[in-house]
Amino acid sequence: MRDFKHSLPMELMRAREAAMSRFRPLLRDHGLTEQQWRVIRALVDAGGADIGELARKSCLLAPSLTRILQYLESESLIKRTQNSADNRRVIISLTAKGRRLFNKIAPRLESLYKVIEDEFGIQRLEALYTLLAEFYETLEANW
Amino acid sequence: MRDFKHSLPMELMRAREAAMSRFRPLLRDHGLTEQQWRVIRALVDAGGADIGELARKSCLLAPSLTRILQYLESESLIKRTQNSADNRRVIISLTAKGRRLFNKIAPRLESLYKVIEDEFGIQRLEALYTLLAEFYETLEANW
DNA sequence: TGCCTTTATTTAACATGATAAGTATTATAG
DNA sequence: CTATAATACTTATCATGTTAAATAAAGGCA
Repeated sequence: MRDFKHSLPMELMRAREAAMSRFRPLLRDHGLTEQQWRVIRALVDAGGADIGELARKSCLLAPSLTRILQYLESESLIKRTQNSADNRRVIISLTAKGRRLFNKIAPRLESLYKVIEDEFGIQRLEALYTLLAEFYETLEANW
Repeated sequence: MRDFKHSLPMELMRAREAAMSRFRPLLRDHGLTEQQWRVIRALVDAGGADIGELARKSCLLAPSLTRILQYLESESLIKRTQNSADNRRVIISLTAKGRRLFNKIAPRLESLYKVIEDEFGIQRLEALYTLLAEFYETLEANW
């Protein structure tokens, strides 16, 4: 059997954790978990989305997203709008407070990201992005 | 700001999930979560380890590992031995039952892994491994 | 020896991950 | 139309992730 070290899911996880451990403290200082941040960022990107779309964009399972949205709404960071055409759907969007929080955090995260870019090199980082995207596409396509 | 799609932690997560979604059903059929499997696999690799070592090898935080070991012990898949030289340390090792379970699952997981190898190509997979390891090393070193 | 610090592990508390089941609404076949 | 299936979310349950604090044993030092 392959060496235990040579386990792809583990390597992906370790790399991710190495990066997240640099971002997480900043988010925590603003009272956010990484998942809550993913939702906020997806909403900035989409400018309003139903929950299914939001789940895909933020890579969260629907039950997790349900709980996260309950919290974010209780903090007045997001708001819900009923879709008149389909009453099953709920449209989520950021409040002004949510947008302000995003604007406060985003540039600082970007700075941390640039440090990683400098350390690892943009070329190699791009190569990594490409391989990851190809890997994902390959596995999704053949499934 | 960078496109939301271009978030490294997200890409790492998506790639990992694409792979895990192929392995998870098999583990589930044998009543194991992926984390429980990581512990068992780390024990096969190490042949007995204290909890700190096990946490590093299986990429689990100590509190998670504590709970997982309680479950695995209740299922008689692992056993604890006190370290006489240091009574704080507990040595964990697989039981015969644990080893049998590993031997049953490992080859089937290996088959699933080979499918991915064929789909994505060994060269590209090796390139991905290399980049991931370098990325991890770079970020750990400069921290 | 007695006190203090460090190390190994567990416990606690809250958030999320994963699967299955429930609820409400919309689409569709007959 | 109406029974039925599909869709969009939510709830429930159990396992893990994350951080802080507690516990207990080992080490270092006056």
